[in-house]
Amino acid sequence: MTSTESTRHRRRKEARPSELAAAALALFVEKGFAATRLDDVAARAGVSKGTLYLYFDSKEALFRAVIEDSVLPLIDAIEVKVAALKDDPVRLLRELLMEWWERFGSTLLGGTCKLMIAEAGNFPEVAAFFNEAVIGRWSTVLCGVIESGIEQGVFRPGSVETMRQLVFYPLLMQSVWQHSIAGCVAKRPMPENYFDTYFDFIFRGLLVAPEQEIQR
Amino acid sequence: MTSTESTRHRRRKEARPSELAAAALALFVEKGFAATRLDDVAARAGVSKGTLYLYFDSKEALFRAVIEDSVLPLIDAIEVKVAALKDDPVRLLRELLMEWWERFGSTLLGGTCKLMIAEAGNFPEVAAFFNEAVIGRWSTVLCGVIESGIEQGVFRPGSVETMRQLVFYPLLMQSVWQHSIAGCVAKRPMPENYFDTYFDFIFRGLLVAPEQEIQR
DNA sequence: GCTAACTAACTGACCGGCTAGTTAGTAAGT
DNA sequence: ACTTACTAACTAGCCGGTCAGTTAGTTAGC
Repeated sequence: MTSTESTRHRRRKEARPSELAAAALALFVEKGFAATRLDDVAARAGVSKGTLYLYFDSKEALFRAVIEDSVLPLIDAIEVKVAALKDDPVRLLRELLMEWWERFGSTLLGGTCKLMIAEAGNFPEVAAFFNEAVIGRWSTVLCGVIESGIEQGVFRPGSVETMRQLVFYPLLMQSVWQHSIAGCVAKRPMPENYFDTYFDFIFRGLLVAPEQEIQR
Repeated sequence: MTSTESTRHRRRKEARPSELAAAALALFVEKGFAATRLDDVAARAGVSKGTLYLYFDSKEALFRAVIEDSVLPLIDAIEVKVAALKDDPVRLLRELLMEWWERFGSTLLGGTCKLMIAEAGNFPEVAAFFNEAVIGRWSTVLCGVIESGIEQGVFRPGSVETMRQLVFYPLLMQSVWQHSIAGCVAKRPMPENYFDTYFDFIFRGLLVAPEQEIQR
């Protein structure tokens, strides 16, 4: 037995579920739910399809597990961060959005958004769960920051929900894009100063007095 | 033969392809490519699956046809409009975005974006075509308007491509959203004054002198 | 320490259902 | 009557899910 297949045939009950989930995440994101074969998932995790069924009841259960436990820890981490920086909405919003991008949007996890968008029609219950447990919590965080900015007189008053979308959707769309069509065409990378332009733009929309806040 | 099936068994060579394409569009948008059965497409168009194969060579050919000829006419129409309003970038951009929303984003056609996002990985050539023939042309139109605004000294200078994304992605994401997760949850409708907030926000990001332009 | 009896993680051949694609036949229109 | 749009029954093969059997690892007895 060579070293490269040292894990094959080995009994490793602890590691299997997460390895299978990781393999499934990658393939679901790449191909979508229906087009992903469980044989391929198992093969990518270095086991047989039978083993997969020792840990997951069905393809749909695997899907749920992938969505649930790949994403939830991230949301937990972000909610913690908010508590730390309460008084400075501008800086908090900026750091929150950058953190979302770095830890979620720009990684494989961003693909889960594309995946849910694509499969919501076929898995309404999973979509509802995702909507509540991920999107809802993240939206609440963002809205909270925006609202506190308004209350402090730093942001202009207005529909908080709409402002949340205007602030977040460019980033979300960027992530979704990277995980779909961007892979099929000669891609121009994100412009060097994308985030400068992005933050400049949204803070002009948000701030009461953009000129004095923005340049520092 | 009842009146409701009067078209059944009737020979209507002219009408079939577009009826089949319309049926396919609706089902593809709802279920995705892989999960849509051709029997269902044919049934929805009031014919049998065999008839479908008289007009389309394969499921993938049907997919291509749906994407291609449901979307291209719209882009044509929009490109014409731009020529008419050249001198007023603010009004032109506003009307362009509203028109995109009314004729595309808020209709079934908006679902094609979600569909392409979902299936790009499985149909790279179709995605490349869509990217060039639809996204590319539409982006060029938007970038042209923004650029002319900058040249006229009305919009602030900056990365045109990034500005295009910041302006358009909220609307695009809204459309994608409506065609996926929104259908699975108790949906709050779009806020009454969504577009007021939206235009206010993006023009603050774009304009050199927002205060004097915006209120009229 | 060595082996034998035991446990359970893992395998892969198999089955059944489902659906893309085919074709022999039917009937509408002329 | 002849053409051809259309139908419906069919086939082929793929894939989710199963299970009888295999083998890695563990414990007990000597």
